Amino acid sequence: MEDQFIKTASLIGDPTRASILWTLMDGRAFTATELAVSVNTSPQNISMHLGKLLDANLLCVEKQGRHKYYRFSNKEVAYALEAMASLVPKPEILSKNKPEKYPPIKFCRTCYDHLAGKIGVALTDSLLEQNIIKENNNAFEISIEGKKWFSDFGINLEEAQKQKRIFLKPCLDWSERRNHIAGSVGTLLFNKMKNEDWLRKTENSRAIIVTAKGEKELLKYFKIVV
Amino acid sequence: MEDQFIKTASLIGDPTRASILWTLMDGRAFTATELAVSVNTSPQNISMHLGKLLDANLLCVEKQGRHKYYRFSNKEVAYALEAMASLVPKPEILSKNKPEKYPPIKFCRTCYDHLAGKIGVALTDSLLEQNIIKENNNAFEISIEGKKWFSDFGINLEEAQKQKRIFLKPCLDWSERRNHIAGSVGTLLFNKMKNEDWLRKTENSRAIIVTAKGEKELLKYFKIVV
DNA sequence: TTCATAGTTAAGTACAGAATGAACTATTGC
DNA sequence: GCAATAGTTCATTCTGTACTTAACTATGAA
Repeated sequence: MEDQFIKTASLIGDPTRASILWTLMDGRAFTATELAVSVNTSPQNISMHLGKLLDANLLCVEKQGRHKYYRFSNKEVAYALEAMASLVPKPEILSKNKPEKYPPIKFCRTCYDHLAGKIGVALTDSLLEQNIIKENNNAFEISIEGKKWFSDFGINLEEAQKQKRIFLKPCLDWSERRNHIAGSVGTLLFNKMKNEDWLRKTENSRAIIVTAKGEKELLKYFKIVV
Repeated sequence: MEDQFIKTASLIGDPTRASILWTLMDGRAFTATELAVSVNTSPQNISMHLGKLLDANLLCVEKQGRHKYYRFSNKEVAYALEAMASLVPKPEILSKNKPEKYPPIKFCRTCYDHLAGKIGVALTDSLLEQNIIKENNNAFEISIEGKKWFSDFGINLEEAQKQKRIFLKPCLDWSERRNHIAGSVGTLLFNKMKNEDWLRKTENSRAIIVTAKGEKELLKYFKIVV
């Protein structure tokens, strides 16, 4: 087991591969060329690295025409990378000239396609407190009041329920070590907030920006102080 | 953030350092020389690597006379490494000639000084089911029946309660993604089982072996089928 | 058919950074 | 005091493996 662990660690530990994995951390699938651009290296080199990541079963591929889409082969990969990201030394320790707060990714970020980080957990807490959702042996369900709330909020639950993907489930947050909402409900909430310009995605990062409008609305709807 | 992540990943990814971290994963503190032996390299080299791990705040040191004891600086490190270990390709995939089961570390292992893995979680479930312990917003407490049970089982809770360390708390298991018992109660349970020869520690690994006796007793006391 | 784009494979090179060797400080024990 | 052990520092060497150059296959569009 030890040498297997070491192999996996070195696999992830190469700068170029770590950068590939970082890029893939927002849950989307990328083509080899896109990754080459994102990571700033040659196609041959990317091909070599992707091959190694595939061999170790960290990534999987889907062929579409002449494109190949790479993504994580399972969620454990994303979890492990998040856990590693949480080890990044905090800016305070790193350099005393830049007394920054927590890195933004820890504060507010996406986990695949739903909100994670502090905001994700606070949102979930608020929904639980307002009895919009209920927890029941490690599963979430929407209450009767909750159904009304979602439709008032402008989210069509019936539509979501028809989808094949999981409707609603708890997802463990790495930095907060607390549950937050995943599944299509999680995605719908996130998309709604994005469309209403409460939140904005940043380029090439999983960090999310809370707009001035978002700050107000999050306080109003969820009593979240940003 | 990305380059910070990459730095951390490369830090962990070096074979020698990965081996150091692996050794430290059972939660004990090791001296530099012990680590040099365990990792099979020179004292100078270990010193260099330990220095880097200290700089990144993954490890911390305690000086005791002319010895220096190294250990993880926080539990996030252990969590991240466990999460990485869970990415190790399963033997079935790795080689078709050795159709082994899960690596033993995932099955039964220690997390710092208490039981983790499948057994750790099953044990906790059983204690909850038997109303020996109760869960209350992410905290465990011992019931009145539970107090009797522990004393029957041969564990002196009063003694443990006097200690400075945390008495009882849930600890999240990486492979199972479920809570299990930590704190001094967790340690006492583990030590008791070790002393009664239900379980045995393996050399240089965090894996735990369940003895034939252990198999019987775990079934009897906790209805755990090994 | 031909050109362009997407991606792979193979051989050779380059270099970051790990390991080594030698000389050092610090603490313990006799 | 001195010897032995624990650990560090720095200059030098060495080596694994990432990256490059070049030639290749596969798919799609004109």
